[in-house]
Amino acid sequence: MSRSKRKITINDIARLSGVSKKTVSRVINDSPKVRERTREKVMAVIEEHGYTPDPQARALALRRSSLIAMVYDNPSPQYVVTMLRGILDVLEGTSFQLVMKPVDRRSDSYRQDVLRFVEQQRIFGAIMPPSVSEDQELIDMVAGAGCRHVRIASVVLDTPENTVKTHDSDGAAQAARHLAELGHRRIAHIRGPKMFRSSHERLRGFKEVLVEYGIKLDSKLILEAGYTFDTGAQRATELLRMKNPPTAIFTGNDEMALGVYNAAQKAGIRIPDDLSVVGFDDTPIASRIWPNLSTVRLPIREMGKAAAELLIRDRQPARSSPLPYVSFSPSLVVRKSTAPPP
Amino acid sequence: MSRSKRKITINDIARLSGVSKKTVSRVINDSPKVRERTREKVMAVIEEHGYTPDPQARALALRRSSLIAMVYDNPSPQYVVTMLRGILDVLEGTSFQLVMKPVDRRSDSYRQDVLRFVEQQRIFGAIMPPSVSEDQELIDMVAGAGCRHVRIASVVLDTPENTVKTHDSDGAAQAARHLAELGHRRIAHIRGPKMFRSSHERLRGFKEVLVEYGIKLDSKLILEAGYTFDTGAQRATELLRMKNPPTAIFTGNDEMALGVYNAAQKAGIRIPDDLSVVGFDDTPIASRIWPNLSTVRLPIREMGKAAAELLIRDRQPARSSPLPYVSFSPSLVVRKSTAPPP
DNA sequence: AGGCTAGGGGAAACCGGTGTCATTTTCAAG
DNA sequence: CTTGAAAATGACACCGGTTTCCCCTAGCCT
Repeated sequence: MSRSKRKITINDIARLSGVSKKTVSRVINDSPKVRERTREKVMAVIEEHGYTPDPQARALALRRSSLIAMVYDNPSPQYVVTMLRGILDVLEGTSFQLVMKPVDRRSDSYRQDVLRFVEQQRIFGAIMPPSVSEDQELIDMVAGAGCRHVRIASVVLDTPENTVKTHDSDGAAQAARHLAELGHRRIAHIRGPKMFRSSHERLRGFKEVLVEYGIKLDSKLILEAGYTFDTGAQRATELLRMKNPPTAIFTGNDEMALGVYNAAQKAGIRIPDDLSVVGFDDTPIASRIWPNLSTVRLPIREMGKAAAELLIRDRQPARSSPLPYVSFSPSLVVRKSTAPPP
Repeated sequence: MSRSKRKITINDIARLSGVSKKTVSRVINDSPKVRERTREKVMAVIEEHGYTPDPQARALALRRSSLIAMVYDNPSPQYVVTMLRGILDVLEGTSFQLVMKPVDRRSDSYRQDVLRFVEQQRIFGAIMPPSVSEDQELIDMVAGAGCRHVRIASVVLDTPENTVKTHDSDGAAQAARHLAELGHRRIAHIRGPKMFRSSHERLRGFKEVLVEYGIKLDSKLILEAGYTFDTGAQRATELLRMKNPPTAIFTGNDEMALGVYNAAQKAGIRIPDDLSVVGFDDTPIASRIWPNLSTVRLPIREMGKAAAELLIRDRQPARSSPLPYVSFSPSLVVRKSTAPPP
């Protein structure tokens, strides 16, 4: 193979196949108005020389780059990397590339910052996992800049389009149902911060199951924490000190479940013998810690795939699958942290 | 602020400040051959309209994009995300963007794949953490394509340039010394796979300390595992079943240390009372698990920063700091998994 | 005062694609 | 064999920068 120093361009292809560069352009863009004979002739030359159009030049002409941005605000590293894999599963082989844009929603300039970024780089599309996906104002700004977007969200947001939904309430319901089936009746829930939609959804699913099993809701058993280890441990300590403590705790994420482990350890309470625990997320720690944590797993990689396909669907030559999914269900992973109540 | 629909270009600036576009180009590129008076005039117009040059156009003209790639093969998500933060700390405010390129070194087409990617996208520079950084052939290919690179590595590699070094052996030495100081004399080491340079470095630091404390090397106490939870647990089980088991185990990473926890748990051996454990990496799990794991922490974010600065140093207007660092030392984090031998 | 040198500045081409619109080809109908 | 309209193709400008090369001007020397 002759790897000459200069990259081969559309002009070379045009010259070599005896057509104008515009026709070559039509061929590589699958324009319908090219005669079959011509197309084949041009394609042959393209194949022969392994030509691929220059993304930069194309970006300039189209006033739109082939960059896809992942805009996120501090989800767990596991989440970020897994979703990234899913996205790249789809982008692989296309000319799209993934650029990372971590943001801090607490900063008040963050929307401006994202907007500048998107305009400056002429980003093709943005993928936004929670909690960025919940910022409707940002979404509007980004869309206004002519940048596509797909949101990952646990609920239907203000505008239902461009969203990959995760049925968080269902996941929570599976967790709660598992505990109820084991015979637990005093089940506590340590929920995440009210500012995250996911925490509402998970709480909702939890409550539904209580109703389903005719368990009376005890508001003292539903505490709010910050989705962190420390706050989780704190709330757990409070729960375990109650005169009539719960026999099971379902937490809004794994991080807080580990806090529960910690509190239980300190209080000399054994898991699962004295206390059952279920988390949410299936982080790697869940299967490393002892006893292995039962938890709810989200198909994050699949969600990333779906998001990417949604984003590029009408740009790239239609892929085989007809993009059937927009909604994903979590699954309960039962491990060793749950048992019948003592 | 007047956000007109059309973006302002170099032509607008040239017209408005009464000079040619080439002169504007000179100004934005800090060319020395512009009279001070002219520069100020042009800068004023640029400021007034908040003009920034279009990255795509510039990329086309320069035949070099402003994309920095992170090429990695499956380090821990924590590692990836933390390094990414460090890199973006530096890239923030520049026109550089970070694109992700996960690879699989076991695939035999992976070098070709990376090369195509780098050529196609005209990547400005690549940052390669271990173990990709250890693939000299890939490095050569990438460099040959006119793409800069910086490697993150635990040792001096074949070519010492463009490398951010981490003193892994020193970290291991700190860990071993801590155990020796506590009085341990039968100290085992579960090392990582021989194919990773880091595992050699860590072993080396470990051995140095044994010599330092006059502890005779017992080859049965040095086992190789796969840097994974399962293999770590396996080796630990073997160690604990010895007729004269070690009183302390230093593992090549945290993941394997968790395996040790698991094995100890199953064998009814208490940490740290019966067995001390030290890991390497300071993953989030280390401070979540019970008892908290003593481990060695790498300044990953700082390393990411250094790598990025190294990469773009002579392109961007010199930043304040004179890039003093190329080598980083880990630090031992003492937690609850270590105690004097029983 | 005239001539020389060097640096500031500009016109035009170029990077590698796409859009517009005119022109040529093709082919069915007359 | 025309004719005409639709289909296919091409010429050329343009996207927004940089590079090449040449000209102009100012300052210095003789």
